[in-house]
Amino acid sequence: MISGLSDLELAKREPIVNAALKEFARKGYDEASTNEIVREAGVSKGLLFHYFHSKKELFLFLVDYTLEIIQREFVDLINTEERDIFARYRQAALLKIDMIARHPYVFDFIGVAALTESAQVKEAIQSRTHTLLALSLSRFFDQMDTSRFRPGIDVKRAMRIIIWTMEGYERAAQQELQTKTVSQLDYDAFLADFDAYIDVLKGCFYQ
Amino acid sequence: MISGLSDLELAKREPIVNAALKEFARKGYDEASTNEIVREAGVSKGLLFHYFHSKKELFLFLVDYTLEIIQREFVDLINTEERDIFARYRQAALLKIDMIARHPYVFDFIGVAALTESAQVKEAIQSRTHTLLALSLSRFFDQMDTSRFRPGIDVKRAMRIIIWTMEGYERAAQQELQTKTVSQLDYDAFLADFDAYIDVLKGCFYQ
DNA sequence: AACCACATTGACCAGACTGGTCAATAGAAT
DNA sequence: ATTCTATTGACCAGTCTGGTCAATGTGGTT
Repeated sequence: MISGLSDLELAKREPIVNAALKEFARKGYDEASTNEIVREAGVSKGLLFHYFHSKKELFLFLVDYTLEIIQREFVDLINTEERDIFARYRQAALLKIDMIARHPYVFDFIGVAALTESAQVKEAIQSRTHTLLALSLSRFFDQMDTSRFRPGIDVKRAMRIIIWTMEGYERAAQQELQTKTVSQLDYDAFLADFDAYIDVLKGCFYQ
Repeated sequence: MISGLSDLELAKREPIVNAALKEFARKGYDEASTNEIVREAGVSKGLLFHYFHSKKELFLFLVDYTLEIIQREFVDLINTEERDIFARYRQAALLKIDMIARHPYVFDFIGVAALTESAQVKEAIQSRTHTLLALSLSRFFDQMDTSRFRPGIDVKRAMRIIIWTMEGYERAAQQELQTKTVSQLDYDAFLADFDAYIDVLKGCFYQ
C-alpha cells in the first residue's frame, strides 16, 4: 500500500495518476503541465492540488507508485531460479509486454524520471530509483548459464545481440500495442512470432 | 547550395543553425524556444529574426539543410552495388556514426521533424521528408543478397535480428560519443569491436 | 428540514516565458 | 566624416505557469 492510502482514496486519484503518468512520460518534469494533466484527467485544477499539494509531490508520488507496480507485477514475478538465458528473457519480455498493455506509461515514466536533470526533483529521485534499478538489473544479468553456448562463440557479444534483439522486438511490440487493442487472438500469434525469434537465436548460439 | 546562400552567409548563420538543431531535436517544434536558441548560440534575439524571419522559416530551413547534408554525406556515399547484407550494413553504420560525430543533431532533428504533429509545419515537412526517406529506405532494403544464408535459416527474422543488432550498436556508440571526444585511437578499437559483432552474426547465419 | 463534513469546482493570481519588433549602436569601408 | 550593414537588447502583447481559495455540490446523520 502506497503512503497508507485506502483503496477508495487510490481509486479516486486514478484518473489524475494516469493522466500525470502520461504527461510526465512524454515531457519530463519541467515541461509537463499541470493544466494539461487536469484537462486529460477531466477534473478541476483544484482537485489535483487538493490531493497532491504540489507538482513535485505529485511527481514523487508517481515514482513510488510506479516502482511499486514494477516491483509487484514485474520484478517479483521473475523466476530467478531459471538460469537459461533464453528462458529467462522470454519470461521477462512477456511479463514486460503484459505490463505495458496494462500500464502503458509506467516504464516510460520511470525511465524519464530516473534520467531527469531537473534540479527540483533530481536528488529525491535518484535515491529511490537507484536501489531498485541497480539491484534488479544486476540480479537479472548475473549467474546466467552460458554452458549451452556453442564452443568458440563470443559469449559477451552473443549476449548483447540477444539483448538488442529483445529490445528491438519490445519496441516493435510496443508500437503495435499503441495502435491495436489487445485481444487473445493477437496474443497467441504474437507469442508464436516471438518464440520463432528465440528459435532463430538458439539455432545461432546453442549447440 | 541551400537557398542560394553564399558560403559567408552560411558561416555566419552556423552558430544559430547548430543551436537551433539541438533545441528542435530535443524539444520538437512547438516546445522549442527561440530564446534558448539565441542563448545557446551566443547571439542576440534580433539577429536570429534578421536571418530567419520567423520560427517556422528557421525550422523549414533546417529541414532542407539537414536533408541536404544527409543526402550528400550519407545517402550518396552508400554503395548500392554491394548486395551482401553485412557489407552493406557495415558501410551504412560506419557512415552514420561518422556523421553523428560531425553533425550530432542532424539525424535526431530530421527524425523529430518527420514525426512532428505541430499543425504549423506538419504539411510543409511531410512533402519534403517523404521523398528522401521513403525512397532511400526502400532502396536500402531492396535487392539484398540472401543466397549466402545457411539453408533452413528463417531469413526474414534473421534480417530483423541483424537490423536490431545494428540499431543497438548504434545507440551504444552514440551514447559513448556524447561523453568522449573523437580520437583516431578510439576509432580503430571501435571498428574492431564493431567487426567482431559482424563476425558473430556471420557465424550465425552464413554457411 | 437543518446541519455537517467533505469532494469538487473554476475564476483568479503574480510571475515567467512566448515569438517577434525596432530604434539604437557598433564597426568596417570609403 | 559619412555611409553602409551587422548586431544588439529593451520592449511588446499575449499565453501559459504552478498554485490559491471562496464558493458550490453532495451524501449522510440527526
